[in-house]
Amino acid sequence: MARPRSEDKRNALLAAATQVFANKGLSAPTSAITCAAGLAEGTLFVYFKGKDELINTLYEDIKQELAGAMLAGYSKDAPIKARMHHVWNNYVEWGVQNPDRLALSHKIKVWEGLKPEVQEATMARFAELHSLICTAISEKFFQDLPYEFVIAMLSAQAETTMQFMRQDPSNSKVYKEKGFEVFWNGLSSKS
Amino acid sequence: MARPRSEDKRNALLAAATQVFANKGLSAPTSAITCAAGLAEGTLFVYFKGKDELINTLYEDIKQELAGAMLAGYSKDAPIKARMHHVWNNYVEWGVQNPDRLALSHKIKVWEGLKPEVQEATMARFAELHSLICTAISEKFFQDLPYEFVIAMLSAQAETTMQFMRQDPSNSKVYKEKGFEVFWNGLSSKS
Amino acid sequence: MARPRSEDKRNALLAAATQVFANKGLSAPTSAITCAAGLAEGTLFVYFKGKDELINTLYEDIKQELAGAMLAGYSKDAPIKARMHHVWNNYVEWGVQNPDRLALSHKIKVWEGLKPEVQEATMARFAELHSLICTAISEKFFQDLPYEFVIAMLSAQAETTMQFMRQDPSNSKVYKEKGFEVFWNGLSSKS
Amino acid sequence: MARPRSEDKRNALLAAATQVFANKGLSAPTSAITCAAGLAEGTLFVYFKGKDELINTLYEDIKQELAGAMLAGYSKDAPIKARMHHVWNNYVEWGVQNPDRLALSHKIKVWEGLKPEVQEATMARFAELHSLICTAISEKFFQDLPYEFVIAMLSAQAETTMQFMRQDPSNSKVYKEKGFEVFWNGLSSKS
DNA sequence: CATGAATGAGAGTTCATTCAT
DNA sequence: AATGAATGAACTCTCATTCAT
Repeated sequence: MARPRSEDKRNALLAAATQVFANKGLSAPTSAITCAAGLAEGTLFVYFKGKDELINTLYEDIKQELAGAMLAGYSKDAPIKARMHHVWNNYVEWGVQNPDRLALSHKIKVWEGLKPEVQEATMARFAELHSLICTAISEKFFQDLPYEFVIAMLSAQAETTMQFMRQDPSNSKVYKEKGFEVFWNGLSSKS
Repeated sequence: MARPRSEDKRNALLAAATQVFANKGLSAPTSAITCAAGLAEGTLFVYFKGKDELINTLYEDIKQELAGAMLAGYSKDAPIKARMHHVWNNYVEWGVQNPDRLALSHKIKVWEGLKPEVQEATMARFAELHSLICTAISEKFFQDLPYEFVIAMLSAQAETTMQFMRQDPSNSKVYKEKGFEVFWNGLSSKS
Repeated sequence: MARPRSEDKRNALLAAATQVFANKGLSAPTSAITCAAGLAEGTLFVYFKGKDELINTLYEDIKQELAGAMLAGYSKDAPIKARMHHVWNNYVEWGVQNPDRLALSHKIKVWEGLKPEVQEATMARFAELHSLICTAISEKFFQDLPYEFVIAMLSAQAETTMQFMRQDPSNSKVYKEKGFEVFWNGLSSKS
Repeated sequence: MARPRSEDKRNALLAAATQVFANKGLSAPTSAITCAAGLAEGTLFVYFKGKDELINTLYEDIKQELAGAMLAGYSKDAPIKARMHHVWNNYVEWGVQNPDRLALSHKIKVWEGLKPEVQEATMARFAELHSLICTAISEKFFQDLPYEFVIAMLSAQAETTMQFMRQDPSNSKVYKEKGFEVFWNGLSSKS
């Protein structure tokens, strides 16, 4: 009974928040978000306990989507390098197609209100990637380094690559390929 | 306004701002900074036009210091790889020794108030590094890639490396060396 | 140096708060107070940490004034009953002349934000009254009852008396005298 | 709007409101009340026009209950003093057994939203007490004072007495008796 | 009737900035 | 120059009330 809580409105708020925060920074007023979502100011607080919870939710949401995107079309049977390349391509393509979400994830990553629990929970979303990299290391494709280090390098290099793909779309494919080579050769054990 | 008298106070403000912003984020009140600097609230506005100018100045300041630190003991006569290694070492060591300034630079980088002119001006500080990388590319040490891309990769990888050096100080040296290898081999043209 | 904090403004805020709270209740907005005081909204927070502190301060202030008023012209040499009568008169006269402060004190007394420490601190202001009543009890003028009970009765009866003095000013004196008699005879041991 | 169906729900709301308001003050949100009553937020407005009406109703309700309690077992044939003593005992016992309702009545008494008509209507509930006191005055048991004054004194003294009975339950009976004596002797004409 | 999502005015409080001292 | 009181716009969040379901 009574009006049910609308998934549409929740999504509208998350979408509006993404846009507003990406453009104006996390200090943008919540009213800018509800306004962009076409809702009343108070409605935000029906769906989220407060601004902080909204931002944390947004971070989880973005990272979850990213984790999903990275594994789209992923085949466990393919050889290691092919799998890695596939993930790399999915990753950077997602980044290029979702500039707002990407930019926002960077802002939230260095935001002081990000809850450690959320930080950790998002890590867990990347279990498949984790396992892929562990295999690459244990099968001597990669040098003997902690997998966290490898993941961090992958991420850092992919983010840099995306940036150039967006800046210079005509060479998008070149950056994508070259970026992967830099990653693969850099970590490779056959130096 | 003429150059203010006390360089000491200006420096105290910059130092206090670094600490406060690094810990509490850029939304920390200016009063927290003047308080940490042992000065009155209004004094900040004698030395800086406003909070935005302070942050922009801080960014320039950090980047300038970093640029200087990277070139300490740099010799133009050494071979390319040695020079690159030297710069790498200086870079990551600076990052490990200046965690606050490092963290703050990340925050300012994604801050919406960072002026493009400042962004560009800091680039200019790295002219020597720029020229080193251009040489490395033209002399075929590195693959044929835009030097901005190479710099960005260097930066991304070095920042990742610093992070692990700080997290796990007992393996600091290992990360430092491995990180450089990853960088060098990744970009290297002899794959 | 700099503008000194003005005792005048602090007093203006306390006076405005008294009037506003007495008329509109403790839920009146702080802006109504600063407006009545002819100051900016933010100024209230220069002088008081928040609304709660303002109200607690106000309570202390009122009770302190009352304690002082009760002892005006008090002589330790007079006989017990005369001293008590003197205090009674001062008490009810203060109440009649300060209806806003009286009304406000009643509101704050049942307010959930009143800090126990403040509650206790105000008690201490009535040390002289306390000692007078203790003497009256120990010298058998009053029945053998806890002095807190006697004070509470005195207060309750005086407050009731004030109410009628204000309602019906032409009989003000009658109520004042009769009220004291009711108090004295009620507690008296020679029943 | 026709009389709503469920008297149970109305009572649940009044009971919940008593508890919530007594503990958190009249500024407690209506949602806290409906929640405590196990009902939906909107339901409160089916039974009461608004928060103000609820509080006014509550006041009437409490006072009505008190008036009833005071007269329980009352006999018009008993002598004046016995009747008065009976009423006094009923009064203070009700107060001790209903601390929430007592506390709440104090809060509403100084509340700015209490409607004068409600204030007056509650007075009428005490007609029997009124008549008892008028008789006591006209038959010279009490001094020649307006009966409103006597009632106010009775109330003030009884409330004070209850407070001590609750604070120090082991001496509950003593306070009850002594309190009555203070009242009776204070007002008595044979001073 | 009962529900609870939706509303939006209004609350207390913060804070960058100004300016009297 | 240095100070810090003064300012008031702007912020996040609350909540009584309405109304679609």
